[in-house]
This record gives sequence, structure tokens and C-alpha cells, in this order.
Amino acid sequence: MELSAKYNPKDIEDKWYAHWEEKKYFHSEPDDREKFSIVIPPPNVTGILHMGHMLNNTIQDVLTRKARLEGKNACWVPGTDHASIATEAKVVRWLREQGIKKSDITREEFLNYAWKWTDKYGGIILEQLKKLGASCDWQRTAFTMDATRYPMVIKAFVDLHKKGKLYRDYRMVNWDVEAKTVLSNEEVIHGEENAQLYYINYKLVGAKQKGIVIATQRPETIFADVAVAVNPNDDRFKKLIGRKVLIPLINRAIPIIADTYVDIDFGTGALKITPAHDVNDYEIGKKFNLPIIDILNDDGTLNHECNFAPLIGKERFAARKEMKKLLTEAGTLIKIQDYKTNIGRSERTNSVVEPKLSLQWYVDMQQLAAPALEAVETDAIAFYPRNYKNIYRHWMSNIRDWCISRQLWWGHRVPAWYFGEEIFVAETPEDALAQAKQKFGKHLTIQDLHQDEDVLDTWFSSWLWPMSVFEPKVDTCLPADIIRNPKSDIDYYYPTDVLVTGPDIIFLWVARMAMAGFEWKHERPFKEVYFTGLVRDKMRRKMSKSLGNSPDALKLIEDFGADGVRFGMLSCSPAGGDLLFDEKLCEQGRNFCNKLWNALRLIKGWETADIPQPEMNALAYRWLDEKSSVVLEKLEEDFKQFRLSEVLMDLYKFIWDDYCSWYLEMIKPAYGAPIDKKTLQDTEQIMQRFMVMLHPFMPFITEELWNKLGGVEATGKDCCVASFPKSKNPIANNQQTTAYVQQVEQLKDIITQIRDVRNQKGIKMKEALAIKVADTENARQLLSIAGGKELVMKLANLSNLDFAEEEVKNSTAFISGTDKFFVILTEVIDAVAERENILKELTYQRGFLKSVEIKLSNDRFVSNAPAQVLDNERKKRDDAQSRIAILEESLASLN
RNA sequence: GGGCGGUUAGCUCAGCUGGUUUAGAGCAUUUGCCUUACAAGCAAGGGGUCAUAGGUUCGAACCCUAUACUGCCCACCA
Repeated sequence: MELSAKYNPKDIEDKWYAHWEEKKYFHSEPDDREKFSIVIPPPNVTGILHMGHMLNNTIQDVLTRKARLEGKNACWVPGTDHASIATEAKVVRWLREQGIKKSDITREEFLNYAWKWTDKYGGIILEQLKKLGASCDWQRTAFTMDATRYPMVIKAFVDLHKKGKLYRDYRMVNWDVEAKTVLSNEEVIHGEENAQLYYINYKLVGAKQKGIVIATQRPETIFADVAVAVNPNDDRFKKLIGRKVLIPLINRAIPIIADTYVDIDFGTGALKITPAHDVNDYEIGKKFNLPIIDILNDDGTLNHECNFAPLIGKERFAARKEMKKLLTEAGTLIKIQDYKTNIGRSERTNSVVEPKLSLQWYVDMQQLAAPALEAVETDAIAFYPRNYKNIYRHWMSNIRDWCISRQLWWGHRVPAWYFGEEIFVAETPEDALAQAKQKFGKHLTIQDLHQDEDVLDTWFSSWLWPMSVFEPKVDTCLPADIIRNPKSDIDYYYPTDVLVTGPDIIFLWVARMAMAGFEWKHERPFKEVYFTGLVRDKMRRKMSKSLGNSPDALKLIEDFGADGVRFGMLSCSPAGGDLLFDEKLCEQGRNFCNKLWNALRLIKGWETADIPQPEMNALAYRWLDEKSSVVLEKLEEDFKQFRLSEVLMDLYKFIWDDYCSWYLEMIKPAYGAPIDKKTLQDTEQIMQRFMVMLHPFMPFITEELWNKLGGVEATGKDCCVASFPKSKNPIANNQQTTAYVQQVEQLKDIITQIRDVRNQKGIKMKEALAIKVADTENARQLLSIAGGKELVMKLANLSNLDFAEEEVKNSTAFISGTDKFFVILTEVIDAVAERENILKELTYQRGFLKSVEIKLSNDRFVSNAPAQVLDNERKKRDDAQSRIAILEESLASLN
């Protein structure tokens, strides 16, 4: 077999992905096996793959592939979200580029365009996931607005309405002037921004000059003022309460009122009250029964209500700028002060959110929240990392009702029909009509009813995701009916095993899925939630388009291979911690692939011969095999805790160091010499095993090597569906390694120390060395392990290794454990340097001994510490004493 | 303003119930090597007062208190 010196991922990745798909390894149907189900957090239908997706989906793939290798019926459901506001914004922009204004076309025409757009760009992201190796069940690909999901969403709405958990109300909302829709609280991002505080004088009615100065950040809203409020305890203004002031420019008179809400120390202590454009002012307005003057249009321009012609039709920020000039000219602007304040912006359009009074649909969250909160509190839904419980608890116990209507066209249209003041909520127009007829008589036709123009919040469909993706039949998908359909997929796959998502959507999505799950399935939607960290660049900045610091995901795969990129994403993303992405990590992954590839090349290059297995090879194999069980034990433990980067790093170190650097060097035959069949076979098998262990993380190269190593011939299966190895020797409590492994580790230590001596003395590896070891029982036992002595001689290149009766002249010594080794030197040693080294070591050992002795001479320690700890301390003392004795001997022999 | 985390090597992080040598890993770094699998490599090394100050304990990176710095979540301060 000819193999190139470098691993080339491009040669094999597409081939294996196609092979897996053809074999339908990723497709799942209910059967007798234990299931493992996971649903993808659906990316926006028109989105493209970014680093966050890469991390998130790599993690899901690792978990899915691991479950599949464990023999579970693994089902990872992919899909996309219609992303109402984001997609609509994109479509509007796209139409504008073609000279089409949304306002000029009908709803139907717009939706046609939107579907066209979705068909064209939708699902690109799913194709990109395939490049990454994602083992999704593509036959189950779902879309939040497809024919199966649509009726479920509508039924959920109708069901909530029936139960009285849904209502319509007129209240202050967050208004996105760009998208011209309401937003839920969770879709508003607050951040500190630089702003200016305008100090404006309102003249007192009946006074010539005197007035009251208010401070506002939004001077353009003074036209909507209906009062000025002061604190009743503020001595400066007590006399003025009840009098009236004039709004500058329009000279409308408004009263001065008193309320303790006003902070005496902020600004001037006087607050303008603008009920239509501020949440607090609205409350005060209600309390004092003040009128409401709304001066803003839906698009953020000033309307006729402002009663000031020069600004009508002007956009709010343009108006603000002009106000500066106008107020200055009117001599009523006292000063402008810079200050920092919290500004809310729309998550999707980034425009400053406007408080606005509006009639919208709300979900009453109080009852829905209760079981969802309890599930997390009791770990029925377990969060990783755990501390997200706190954040979740806080939000859930202070939950506010959810505004679910949106003034958009792209989405699920609100299933409510109006006849005059009357509302009929129904799954279909026919149903609504039937209800209307019952109330108002048979003469009504569908034309008499008018359907609500609004659509539902995207999250109102995604909160059903873990249920809706497992419901295959449209006509049986009434949420309540799901329970009555025992043959349905949902009984097999629901609840899902784990949800992998970012903490940024814990309220938008995770909490709401939990609520929906209990509301309609009376069961949690997932058993565990693993929150990934945020992907940042190496300078800790968030990845963003505007910063241009987000690498092109596909380019990375191109450069480093999918396995290399997966390694890079995972190797440095501790559970829940942020991932500081650096291309170097992918490079490390690529290098690891190359290492694996070359291990294969080495093995494949060996000729076999009918010779008995050398003892040394048997030793090497037993050591590696036992150690691999230790690695497996830890790996399983770490998997349970989602410590995936830990697992990957342990495998990396084990395969690179123990397998490649040590084991392969141990068994490697001399140049041109053959290897025995047993060793070769063992080596191929154990490497096959390692490929399975590594497969969840690096699926492509492991599949390739598994095949080349004969894994298919041995098991009849591809690596993708092989059996995950199990630890053979469960390690006893507190016992990190077996005694055998420990002994081999000491042999390795001896080899390393000899190599160190070579380095220090400048003795080349080619030059064979003679070693003597002080004759102790321990040394005899160590070197009597079958193959042990040969191993040291081979890897350290020794000409001789035997026991010394006394101090060896002209040698340099080292200590391994408590055994003393003499490296015999041909050149005369530098006694001064040697002496210095020994003294340095002696100082360390004596200091160490002293610290142990202090402990042991403390009566309270001896009487209180557990026996095991005490024994250990005594052994530490004895070992240190042995080493000190050895060092002193060496010192004496130098004199 | 309220709440929750974090601070361990140059960088990123482990360290899980306080006791396995005087704290580990990867990367980076230093030295020597183009040694017939791999220079995308091999061998060996250096590097830390565990943020600071107290306390509890026979024993503290780990528990407690305070301080400093830092991150995140929530909240209507004009």
C-alpha cells in the first residue's frame, strides 16, 4: 500500500460522508433499542454557517456519534427556523433592491416572494453542516413553518385560548420602528450608550421669566408632555405644585404635579411626564388620570399630534437634532450635558426601541412557568454548567407575560377572526365562521369576518420544536392528541436526551420549550441542557460581522480538514466556558490527523515473519492495553459531565504520547527487520479500538484508518457504527493505575533520565551507553519483569545494564524512585559541576524531608489524620531519606 | 441598583469530597536532533508566593470573612 507522507483530508471526507448517508447510518426509526434523541437548535432558514454553529453542532455530533457507537438508536433531528423578523427584513431589503416596496404589494404577493427567497437560500446552512460531518437524520429535516409544523402552532394558540391562558391587551410595548413591529422584552438588548441630557426651561404660566427646568434625553417628545412632576418633599418646588407651565415652542399649558417617584437628586429634580412614550410616565399618567398624546408614527416619524408644523414627518433623531437649534433660538435650552445611559435596541434590526402603546396578544405565563421551574430546580432537567439554574430561576420566578403577536407577514398568522368587536379564535376560518354564526345568526359569511393581520412570534413555533419534529402525521398533531397516539415517533423519542445550545437563548427558547413540554406533553422536553460558551477571538472579542473577526467556516474546513476544525473547536471549549478561537487550534487538529496517519504508515510498512513474540513486545502491549482501560474509565466519567474538551485532550495525549511516542517505539523492529505476527495483530486491533474512541470527535480520519487497519474485516462494521470499547479492568477506588502500569512507568522514567543525561553531556543517541544500578531488592524486581531490561536497553540505547556492588567511578548518577543508576562515562567527569548538581538536589530533598517531618512530629496530625494519609506521609519521609542517603554517598565518592 | 460567577505558568484551562511528594495539561518558549512513520516531526528541559489580607483546621489552590480586579444575567431611573 502506497501512502503519502502527509494526510490529505480532501481525499477522503466527501467519500466517507456519502458512504455513511448511502448506508443510512444516520437515519433512525423506532425499534427495540434504547434511543438517544437530540433536536438541533434550528438555525435561521436563510442563515449561513458561523463559528457558533460550528461549535454547537460539533458538540451535538460528538454526543450523537458516541451514543450510536454505544449501540443506542441515535436520532439527531435537523431543521431550520423561519425566523420571522430576520427573514422578513432580508426579504424587504431584497425587494427594495429590485425597486419593490413592501407597502406597494399585497400580503399574498409578499409571501410569494418570501417563499421564493426561502427556497433559494434556505437550507444552505444544512448543506454546510454536512461538510462538518454532522450525522443528522436528514430524512427528518423539519422547518418551523412547514405543513407539519404549521397546524401544531395554530392548535397551540387555540388551545391556550380555550384554557384562558391567552389574552389581548392594550399596553406599553417595545416598538421596533424599523421592522414596524412589537418585540417581546427578551428581544430587546440593553446596553450602556453615550447620550445627552437636555436641560429645558418651562415657563410658569403667569410669570414673566420664572420657570421650571427639566432634564430630558429626548427633547423631541416635549410635544407629548402632559405634566411636570416633582417630588412632594423637594423644598425647591413645593410652592409650585398645582401651578402650570408652558411647553416651549407650542406654549401648551400643563400642570405641575407631585409624586414620590421623582428622584430629587437626578437632573433638576423636575421630570416631564410623557405617558405615550415612556413606561414610567405612562404609569404616572394613569395614576393622575392624565391624557395621552402619541406624537410618533409607527416608523418613528413625528405625526400631527405634536402640533408643531416644522417637525411633522421628521424622523425622531433628526427631530432631536433640530430641537437643539429650535430650543436654543427660543432661549429655553439651558444646557446640554453628556451622560451614559441604558438604551434598548432591537435584537434583529439594532434600531433603538420605542416604548409605545399598542393592542397585542399575550400569553399568561404564570401557570406555564411553575412546572418548568420545578423541573430545573429538581434537576429533572439538568443544566450544565449548573449555575445557569440561578439565572433561570430568577427569570422564571419574575416572569412577565409574553407578547406573541408581531406586525409582520412572514410567519404563522394569528388564528383569530373579528366581527365588529367580537373575536373568534379558531383553527380554521370555517370554525371561526361557525362560532360567529352561533352568536350572530346564520346569515353571516366568511366575508363578514376579518382575520387578524398579525403573525406569531417565531419563538411561538420554536417552543414546540422538540414535540413537533417527532409528529409525522398532520391530522393527528393536535397537541392534546399526541398523548393518544401510542404508535407515534414521539412516544419513542420524547423526551429528548439532551439539548445543546447557547446561554443567550435560555429565556427566548429553552425556558419556553420547557413550559410547552409540560403544558402539552406533561413531560420535560429534554433531560439535560448543555450550554456552550460563546465563541470569541483570541483577544476575547465577540465574533461579529462588523469586526470582521469571524473566520469563514468553510474556508477553515478547506484549510485544515473537518476533523482538524472539529478538534480546534472542541479542544479548547471547556464545559460552558467561552471558546477563544484561534486558527492555531485547528492547525493542532490537523497535525494530530497527520500524526495518526503516519502511525498507520509505520504499521503498514512492517513485514511480518514467523517468529516468536519478544517478551518486550508483550510487555509493551499489556502496559498500553491496561492503560487504555484507565483512559476509558476517565473518558466515560468526563462524558457524563459534558467535559468534552477534557475527553479529547486525554485521547490526544494518550494516542500521541503513550501510543505513538512510547508503544510504537517499544515494538518497532530494527531497520529492515520483520515484526512477529502476534504483535502486529495486537497493534492493529488496539489502534482500531482507539479509532472508535476518537471517532465521535474526528469522524473522517478515524473511519479511513479503521478501514485501512482492517476494522471492517474484523467486525463487519464501519467505524461509524462500530462498538465503543469498554474498560476491561475497573480500577479500584483511589487506585489511578494498576501495579503493572506503574512499574512500566518507572521503566519509562529510567529511560527518560538516561536520555536527559545524554542531553546534558552531549552524548549522541547513536553512541551506546553502559549503565549500572545499585543492587537493591526493588531494582532486581523491576528489571526482572519480563522484557523490562530489554526495553530500557532498546529505548535508551544501552550496551550494558547490570548491578553495581559499590559506587561506580567516573560516572554520573540519577535516582528513579529510590533506586540509584550510574551512567558510565568515557570522558572524565567534571567533578565540580557534578558536585554542584548533587548539592542542588540534596538541598531540595532535605527541604522536602523537613516539611514532611514537621507534619509527622505534630502530635495532633498523627492523632487526627486518617491512617492512609499518615502511611503516605511516612512513605514520603522514608523515600526522601533513602534519596538523601544516595546523594550523600555520591557526594562522598566524588571526594 | 439587584443577583450570580471568575481570578492557578507567557496564553488557554484542569485541579470533582480539604490529605498521591514542594500544584498539572495543552499551546508557546529554550536546548539538541533532517535518527528510514511523521520537521504538520523526535528527544530533553525551564517556567507558578494558586489575586490580596485575615480566619477555620493536625493539614487550605480548595472551607469562611473582607478587599481589589473581572465577566455575565436581570432591572423603568428622566
